[in-house]
Amino acid sequence: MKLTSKGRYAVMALVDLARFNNINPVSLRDISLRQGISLDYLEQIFLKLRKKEIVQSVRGTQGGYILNKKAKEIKLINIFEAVDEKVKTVQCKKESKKGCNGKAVKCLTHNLWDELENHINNFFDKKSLEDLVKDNSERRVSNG
Amino acid sequence: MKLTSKGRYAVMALVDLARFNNINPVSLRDISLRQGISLDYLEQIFLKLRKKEIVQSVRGTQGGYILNKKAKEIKLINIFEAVDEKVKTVQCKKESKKGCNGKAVKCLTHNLWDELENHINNFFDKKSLEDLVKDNSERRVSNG
DNA sequence: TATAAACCCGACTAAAATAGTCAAGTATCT
DNA sequence: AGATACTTGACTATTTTAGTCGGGTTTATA
Repeated sequence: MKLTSKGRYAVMALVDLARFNNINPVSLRDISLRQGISLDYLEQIFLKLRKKEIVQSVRGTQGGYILNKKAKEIKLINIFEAVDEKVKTVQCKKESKKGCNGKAVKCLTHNLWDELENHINNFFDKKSLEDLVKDNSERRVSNG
Repeated sequence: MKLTSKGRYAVMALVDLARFNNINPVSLRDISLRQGISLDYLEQIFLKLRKKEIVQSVRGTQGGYILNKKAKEIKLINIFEAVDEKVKTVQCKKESKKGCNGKAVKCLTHNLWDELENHINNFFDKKSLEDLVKDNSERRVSNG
């Protein structure tokens, strides 16, 4: 059970963006350098973030990206969904009338995995980008 | 972020085993048939479960596996650990004095992933095999 | 108006992980 | 003796991941 780089990078990049989100857009090149993430990969990620209206792009020289909503309103779950980082605990489709593995009944542990999914998504639902930025600046202060 | 089959199968198989865990050992063949899991794969999984002393094996005809502890005492976290289904949210080693990605400081989101890991492991810590067996038999009754 | 910075986008690919399979055992019951 | 069932290591196809690459388009500015 592991978090993929895509999801991690998306969050890292957005925290970075949120911190420098003044009037000027932030270029992916800067984020790439600061966070040590491949520029090409970042572009793929931001394409998705833009399509889900989490960020806005500014083209041309001096261009870059800006947040499209307030940091408070951007939850982790939105970010993960945007980059297709879903929490998947079961193979079987929830919608299907049939049970798991094509059997007539739900597998013995179906409810468990549903619970787990909810448990994790609940965490993602509560955390906002603002929380992360705050947490980070507080830590910086307290660490000297 | 997804749960692998190995972890899922391990839990499914153990719930199955716990339900039929009377005096007689349960053969992997039976579990394989009931749960629709490849016998060869089950053998791999039970090898690990046995090494971690979650189950005990009985060789020969009429052999199989039995639980090595009370269902109440077997937590999900033990099962997952046994089959190497770890929760991994960060690439960076926790032990290293250095920060993430070889940088001098922790990445902006390091604490977040730690929190997430704890959140998930907390769930696994609380659930026991007994809980799952109970939950299942209750559901069967209420569903008719 | 040329140039460079930066976003836009699809296609490709190497490496790793996953989810098994296969083969050749050993132990035990009947 | 034969069947059942655990034991173990090696192998492999498939899928996913984590990118790379190449060619665009847009826009500020010198």
